Amino acid sequence: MKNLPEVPAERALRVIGGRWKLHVLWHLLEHRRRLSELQRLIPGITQKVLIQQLRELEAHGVVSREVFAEVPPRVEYEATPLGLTLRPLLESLCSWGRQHAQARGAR
Amino acid sequence: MKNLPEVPAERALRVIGGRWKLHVLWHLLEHRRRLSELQRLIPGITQKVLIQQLRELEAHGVVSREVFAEVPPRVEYEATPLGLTLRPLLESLCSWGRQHAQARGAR
DNA sequence: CCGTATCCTATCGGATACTG
DNA sequence: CAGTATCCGATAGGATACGG
Repeated sequence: MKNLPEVPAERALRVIGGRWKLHVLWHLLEHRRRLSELQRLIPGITQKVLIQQLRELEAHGVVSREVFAEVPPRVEYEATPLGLTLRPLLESLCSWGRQHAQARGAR
Repeated sequence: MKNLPEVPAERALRVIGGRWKLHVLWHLLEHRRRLSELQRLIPGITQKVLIQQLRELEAHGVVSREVFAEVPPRVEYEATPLGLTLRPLLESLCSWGRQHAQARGAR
């Protein structure tokens, strides 16, 4: 898998910058969740893409994956300690986005 | 030009999420600059792409463009008031990226 | 339930050449 | 100096089908 940029801000963007990563992170920052749960919580995402996004978040150290040897199979994802540090950043993004929408409407 | 997402955090990412936008913004947050100046400050970017990125930043209301009727032509770009509000966000990104690099090395 | 394998499309951004 | 016009390759991600 390709390495992250060295410029810090770009690295941050690369980690959170996928099509659905904010959604995934948001839900995992609340608490650990199963795959099927995430898929239900994020309407419009396909299973394949959801797993892709999770794998990337995992590769970047912000999400971890735990497999339970059960029948039927159960897999849970959760934010790592490093992942948890994203919360204030996501909140800043959110608040800036709101401010922008306020200032510019739908554009 | 396509409208921004309504989910605030995604909207923010869309505005700053181009390949060179962080670089461009960074330089324009210092002070207004000419096109040629930006191109010199951002090695590796082509003129076409630089202009593309600037046009998008303009369309999203964070950068403005001023043309001076001179010979040779002079055009200057600067951060709008809305664009200036990005500074703390960019700093947060930068600091999280550093923290991430610290925790994970080159990965 | 969870995951992989194909296939396919749209979009982005890089290379290059040309114009007022 | 600033900008436009083409062309083009890489890639992200969506649709769908199948497998443990």
